[in-house]
Amino acid sequence: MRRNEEVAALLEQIAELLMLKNENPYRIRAYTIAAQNIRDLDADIEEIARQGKLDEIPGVGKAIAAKIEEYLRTGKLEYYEQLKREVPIQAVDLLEVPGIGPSRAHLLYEKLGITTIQQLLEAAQNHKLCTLPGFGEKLEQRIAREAARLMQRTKRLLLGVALPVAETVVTLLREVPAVRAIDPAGSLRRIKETIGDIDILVASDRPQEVVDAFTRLPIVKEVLAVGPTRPSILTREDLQVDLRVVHPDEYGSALLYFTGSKEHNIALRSLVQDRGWKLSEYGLFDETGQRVASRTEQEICACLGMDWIPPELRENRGEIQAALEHRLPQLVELSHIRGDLHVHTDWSDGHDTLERMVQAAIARGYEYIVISDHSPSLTVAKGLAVERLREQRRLIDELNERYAPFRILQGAEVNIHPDGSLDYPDDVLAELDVVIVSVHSAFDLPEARMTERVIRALSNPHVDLLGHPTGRLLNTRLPYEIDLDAVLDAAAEFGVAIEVNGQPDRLDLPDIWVQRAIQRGILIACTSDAHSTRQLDNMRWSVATARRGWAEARHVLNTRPLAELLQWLRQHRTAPHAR
DNA sequence: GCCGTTTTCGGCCCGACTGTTTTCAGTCG
Repeated sequence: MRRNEEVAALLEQIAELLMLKNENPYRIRAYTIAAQNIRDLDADIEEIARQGKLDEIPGVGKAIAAKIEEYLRTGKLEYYEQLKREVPIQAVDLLEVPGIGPSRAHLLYEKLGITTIQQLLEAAQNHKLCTLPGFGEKLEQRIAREAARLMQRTKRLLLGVALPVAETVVTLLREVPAVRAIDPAGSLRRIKETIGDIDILVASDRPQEVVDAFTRLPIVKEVLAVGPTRPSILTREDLQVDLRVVHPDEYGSALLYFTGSKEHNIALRSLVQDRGWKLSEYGLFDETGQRVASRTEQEICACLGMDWIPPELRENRGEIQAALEHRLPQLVELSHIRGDLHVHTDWSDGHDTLERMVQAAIARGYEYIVISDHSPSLTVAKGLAVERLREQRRLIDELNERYAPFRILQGAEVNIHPDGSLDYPDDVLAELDVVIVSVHSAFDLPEARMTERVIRALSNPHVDLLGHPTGRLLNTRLPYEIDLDAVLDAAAEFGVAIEVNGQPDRLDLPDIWVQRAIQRGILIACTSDAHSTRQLDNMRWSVATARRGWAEARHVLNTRPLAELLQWLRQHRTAPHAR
């Protein structure tokens, strides 16, 4: 089992504790960077440790290498235990309160013994905070406000909720004459799975007109701030949207800056700095302080001799180096998708009829669709008994005649039992065109058993696709305990494709793992997992997640035309499955 | 704590805002 994640989490905890100690910020950053690099590592950290090559990992020097080595060998790290004795670890929660950083958090627990947000709120309400140096009345009020808001915590927004709101704003504002250019920025533009704030950037030389138009949009429920260039509103859905207006001459540098990620920006500026230049939201400046580029992102990248980096890749996971070497991936696009491989109908828990799903797929320009209703043991979803499955096949045959050349394939989303056996017998699986297997029960098995369970399922030669491999539900349910590296190794061995489920609260397989799957030569299946015609549009989120995992069209099974898909299905089922 | 074809020491991304100050520290994105 890979322990990279475990080590990364440990280093991150150390970074947080050091923050509370108000340590040297660069030392803290060193731990954060080391953690990130270890998390993104392809290789197994234990293997690297065995070879004595820990300090060859970027961001890992002698000191951190020794700590990792100790931890892997003994399962404990004395330095970390020591830190925990010195600093109350619960107090890291305080860092989540806007307005409280390392220094103030340190002061709060040191002077007032505050370690929780609840205590913080009470202290603020009792005017204890303004007794501290550097704290005044306004800060106390702000902290009270923010702490109260955090107590009834608003979860991070799902991409599938935030992006449509942002796009509405963009569409409406684009009509305003003073708006020269407009884009969503931040994690939204990077199409991250969850979004903190909705940030939108506008280029205009008449900012006041833009601000006026923005604060008067029909979707506005409340205007929160009306700065000359930074207004903020609350929509009717209670989502906060922040707008920034910049001069058109600085739009490119501002967009680059406001898109982030923070790690990407730091790495990029570091590179620029190495050349004696400077990069900020106002532009790219040479050694004499002369601005050499700022109007567009492309212009700035060109000045740096690098290719323009799609926002989805801007996470400082090697994209800057790739852009410099002109070897960025040609990312898959929604328009490459030829069909949907995972769709439900009202035969099980879908809302629309099979025929309506077919019509909706045709309306989206697809060549094919895989009907994949649930298997019998998922009774809550009206899973199909074998007889019903065969009945459905007759309907599909009939519809295939009527809608040719569009092709309906019969699949099923087959439950993986806790022991790894499947919910239909092999002869029934053999009748299906596409077999997706998924875990829908016994989520709490220990990691070893869960891993074994899924791998056993994949070893069945009828299985084509593994559905939502981690089982996570964003904001609701953690991924189940599973050794995904071992699962991906098995998928590669058995030639099984892996789903990137496009339901906005799944996005499963997650982006980082998409990249790892591709590196193993595994095919990705972008799917909507639609339970209604409208949800066929979930494909967009699936493709977005695949893009964040560096997927190109050739890595995605359903960018293939029907004939090639059928060929893959045939060939892969007859491939040897000895194990 | 990491890092290095001008460096093994002295840097480490950049600019703005806020509030508490009276020139700046802390925080944020």
